[in-house]
Amino acid sequence: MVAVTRTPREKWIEQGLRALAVGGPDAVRVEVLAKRLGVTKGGFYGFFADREALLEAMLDTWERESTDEVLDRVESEGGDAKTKIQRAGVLTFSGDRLLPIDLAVRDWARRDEAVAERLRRVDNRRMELLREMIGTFCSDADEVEARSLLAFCVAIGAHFLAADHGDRTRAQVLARAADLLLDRPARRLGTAGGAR
Amino acid sequence: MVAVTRTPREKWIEQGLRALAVGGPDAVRVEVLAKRLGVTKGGFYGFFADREALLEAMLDTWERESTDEVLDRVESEGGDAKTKIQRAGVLTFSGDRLLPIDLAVRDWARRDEAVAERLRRVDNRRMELLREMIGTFCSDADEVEARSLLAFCVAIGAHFLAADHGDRTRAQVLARAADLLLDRPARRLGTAGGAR
DNA sequence: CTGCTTCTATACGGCATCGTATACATGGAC
DNA sequence: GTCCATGTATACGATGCCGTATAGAAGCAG
Repeated sequence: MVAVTRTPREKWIEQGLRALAVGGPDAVRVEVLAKRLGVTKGGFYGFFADREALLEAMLDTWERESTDEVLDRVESEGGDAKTKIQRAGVLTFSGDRLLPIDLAVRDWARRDEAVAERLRRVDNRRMELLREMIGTFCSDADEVEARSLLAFCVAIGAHFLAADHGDRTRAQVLARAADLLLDRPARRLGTAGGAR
Repeated sequence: MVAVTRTPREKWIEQGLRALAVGGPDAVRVEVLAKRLGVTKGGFYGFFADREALLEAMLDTWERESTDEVLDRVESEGGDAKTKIQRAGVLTFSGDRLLPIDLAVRDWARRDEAVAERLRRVDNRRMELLREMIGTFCSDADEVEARSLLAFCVAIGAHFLAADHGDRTRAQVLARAADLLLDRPARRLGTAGGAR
């Protein structure tokens, strides 16, 4: 037993996820990661059979971090439905770490069935939270599902959309959209055109 | 002037877009496209200075096809707001051609500012249509913007989302979501939980 | 100190791809 | 028929990356 692992498995995964976030799976190159870590690829093949194994390990890490860890925190910190949903959104889709990885994985899933399967697991857990929360103020199950899908789509789609909003900021428009989806229909959308 | 161009510029662009749609910009490799076209890369460099020039030309083609051509058809075929929006959606996001290219460009735009700029132009034109159509039944400008963003996000986001919906199909949930966004608020969302 | 384990550096062969150079084919122009 | 333009095939050197092999440093056990 010994030896200070200067570049342990986790470092490779971490750097791999960073590369994935920025340039997609094609940007995850063993020798490039090595250079960024200040070493050569010498040690890499001690931890991973090949590049493919690193990609798997990266996905394992991402899956764990974006479900268990996020959902645990959401539950433990309490609050009402809208608060919890927005906290889940903040934990997952803010910060420079999880968000870009999430987006990269989504694109990746379009061309890799195994990745799509993982994403399905992750997304289903997130949808479950949305349904539960939205179900607290909306009784029509079909509408709960529709609102949940809309909320999820906007959380993702906003980052893939490049449109401007004139005088408004994206954040302002998103806040209004959140009102439409996450406030009680009876109060919020009762009058045509809405009142603010 | 002469010569039957067996593999004209357009063929390279077309095949390039196909590769982009399936595998992202990294999958657009000159020699690979050549093989798919049944030729070698010999003629390629007569049309394009380099690989980069092909990518530019591909984006030019995509930009034109997904704005002018789609919007022309939407306008020329008439209908009410909901119909037009849905037709624009169908023209852009159905079929195997434009949709996967669109999604690939969105991911590409995350890491290439020039691509992001093109996407901004395209998305702004689409948003303009949404605003106009939704404005026909909703008078609050802030709400029009929010509904437009939601509609756009769901059109994109639905393709990046892997969640299931229990007994419902994705199409059913989307239809209900479209009702929420595109029907007059006064009639559609007047009662909590909605009635169907 | 010696030996062992654990990571690291270096060198290698192989493959895919780029962009260039050059010679071959083909079909009108004349 | 000859010439020329336009594509095309082929070959080349350069680069970047993969995965393997092998030897070197570095730290603890004894």
